[in-house]
Amino acid sequence: MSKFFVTTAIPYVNAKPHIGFALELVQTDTVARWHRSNNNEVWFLTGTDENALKNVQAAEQAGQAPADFVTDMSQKFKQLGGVLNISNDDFIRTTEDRHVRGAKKLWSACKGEDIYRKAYTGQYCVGCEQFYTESELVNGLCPEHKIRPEQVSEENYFFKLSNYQIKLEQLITSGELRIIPESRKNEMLAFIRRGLEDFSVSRSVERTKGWGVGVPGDDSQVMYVWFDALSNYITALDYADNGDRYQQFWLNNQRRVHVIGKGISRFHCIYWPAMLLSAGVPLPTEIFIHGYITVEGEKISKSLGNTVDPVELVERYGTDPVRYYLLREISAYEDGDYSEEKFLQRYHSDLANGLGNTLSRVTNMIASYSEGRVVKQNKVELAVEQIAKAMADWRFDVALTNIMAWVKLVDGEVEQTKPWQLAKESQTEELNKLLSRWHSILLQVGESLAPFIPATSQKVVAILSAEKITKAEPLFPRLEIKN
RNA sequence: CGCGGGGUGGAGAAGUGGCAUCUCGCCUGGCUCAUAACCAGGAGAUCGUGGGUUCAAGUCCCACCCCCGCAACCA
Repeated sequence: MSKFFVTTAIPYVNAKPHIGFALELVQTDTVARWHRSNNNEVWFLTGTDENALKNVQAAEQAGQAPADFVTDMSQKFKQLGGVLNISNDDFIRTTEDRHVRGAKKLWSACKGEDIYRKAYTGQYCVGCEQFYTESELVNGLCPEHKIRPEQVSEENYFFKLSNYQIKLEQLITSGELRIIPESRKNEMLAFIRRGLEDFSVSRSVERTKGWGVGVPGDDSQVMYVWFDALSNYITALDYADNGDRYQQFWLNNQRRVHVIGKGISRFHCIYWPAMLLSAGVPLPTEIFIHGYITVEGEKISKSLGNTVDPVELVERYGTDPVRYYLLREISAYEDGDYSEEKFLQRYHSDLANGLGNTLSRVTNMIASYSEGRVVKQNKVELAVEQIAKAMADWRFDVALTNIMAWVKLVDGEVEQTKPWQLAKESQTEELNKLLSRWHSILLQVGESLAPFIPATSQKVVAILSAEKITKAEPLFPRLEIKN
């Protein structure tokens, strides 16, 4: 029995979750369930990043104290997990004590020479209360407030990323730190080879209004939010106290896996491993990077107002259809698109007319031609190794295509063998043989779907395992197409 | 000379050297067990453009055109 530790990124909670994070949750959940069903000991972690300065700003706008604000928002992310039937074992909030202590421990564990003080000078917009890089400015003006930012200088701590350039390149090239897909790996290597600059890892207490994790031994500074946020992956395992879980799932484990979105790959593939190297802590072994979801072909943005609320989506269509869409329609390696039209198409062709209808027709035939009983035959051998291969490659879409092909197989065979005629002609033996065969295939379809659409999987298995099989009610009723 | 991704039948996608695949739509036929579902056949693609390598290229190489992201302290 091998172990498998898997995490999602922890989103910052300045707004309620959108469909992009739902994708990440569902993908990670599917991988976690897949490994559990293969008898691995799995620990699946998700949570929320609550120390960002942006949260303080969002709280002010909402007229709430930061602590209350992040608690409310964090709740929304937790609820999303419930709504999507996510099987996480733990949920960490970076305002928790175990995290704060762990983040400080990690900071202190870093080599002394790697964290140093330096004056940081940047373009600071008073309106936004944040620094901008030259490239972010539009004609030298803040893109938000259209005013010229002030040149501000303050002392911060910096992390000596340049110390780890060669080591990081070697780790990624050798595959010791595996980055999936290949294209992202190349992107990271190209970035490293261009030369790594040190980055600041703290902010002044004044600017953050005291929000955040304090820098050990320096009351005037709090940690830069990324330094603290990244450490959640080990602080949740009780790194602070060197707990059992940390020993079991981080130190003595071959699979330490992060699932993230493409926008934050640099932090996870470069900053985070460098921090761990400095602190003498083992690195993650794999980082899987998914793409972004566009909506009707457009980038999701609040100003466009095209955000899709995953909770609403589930309320309208149900958990499993949403999970199915995210896993089947969105290519795991690249950007994918969500649109109502595509959703309905996928729903009808694969779930209603495919799986649901086929289950109805087969169960109905078993009920009416053989009184609900299936003469047990040998299990039909299906090519399950293709699914295993797809899952090893993180190709959820391919895995599901393979499973759904079995449903099509049954439909084709029913058509060809015309069981309703066999029934009229009382060819019971032939009929029973066929019914048993289809029963076996659909049962395996049901079982195979467990990591992807768990509730549906359970239903299918239950229906087919009944003492006396009755005609299945539509699993996925056809939906009104509204125009 | 910044980096990366993409350009495949009407639409959306799969496909990294060997008869161009799937879903939707369209046409014709079949079936009646099933959720107006299912099955078979068909029309429809110069696989962005131009070169090259090869017995063989959507797939490898070169050049170019178009679209989309990213460009360090920002999910």
